[in-house]
Amino acid sequence: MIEDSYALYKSLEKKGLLKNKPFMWWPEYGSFEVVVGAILTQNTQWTRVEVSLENLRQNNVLSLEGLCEVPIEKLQDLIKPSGLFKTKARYLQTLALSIKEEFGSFEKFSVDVDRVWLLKSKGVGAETADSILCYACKRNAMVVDAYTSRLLNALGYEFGSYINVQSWCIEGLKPWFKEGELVEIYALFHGMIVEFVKKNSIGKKIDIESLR
DNA sequence: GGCCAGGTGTAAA
DNA sequence: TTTACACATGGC
Repeated sequence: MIEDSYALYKSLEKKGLLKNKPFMWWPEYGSFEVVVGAILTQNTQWTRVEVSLENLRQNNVLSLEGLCEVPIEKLQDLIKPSGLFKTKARYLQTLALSIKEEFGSFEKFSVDVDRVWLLKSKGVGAETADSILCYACKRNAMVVDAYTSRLLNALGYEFGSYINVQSWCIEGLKPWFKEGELVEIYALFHGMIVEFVKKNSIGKKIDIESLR
């Protein structure tokens, strides 16, 4: 029975879902590349993002400096594989330029940035902000996404908003871990949820039998 | 051929 | 404060 997020966490943990996955689940955890991926993955499948990231890498644009300097038309072209390319090109360059201006480097950014600052940037909503905080900046942040809502719905929960889903996830885990441990717990929890849903979906339905 | 994917901003009720 | 709609490619 899944009575809270801790029960879900422990249940997912037994399944070895993150075996053969990158450290902390998101590829290149703790790097600027994660910031780029977080924008590119909006309403798009990750396999499409990988193509774009490779394009950017090949053209030396997968860095703070590179993104600041690349002509916008070229940037659009390189990220075309992940869709919404005009919009995302604008979001990416705007974000890169403000990171450069406000923090100087990705390293400073990752230490000093906060959620409020991120949310002021166009194209960075709640999920993207938390993804950047959690997987790029190694901060204490629980990411909630379409997979999370779908899984919780399948388990019988109904949440109206992002913040409600997120609160449920956080509140159930908090009592069981030390503050410092939560950085990794949240990162892994979200990763396991995504992998579980991918693996156990049949069309729109999720088979939750194995969680009981 | 239509639907959807690791959302977000904007305009209108 | 909610709800609809545009943004866009590629896989199924």
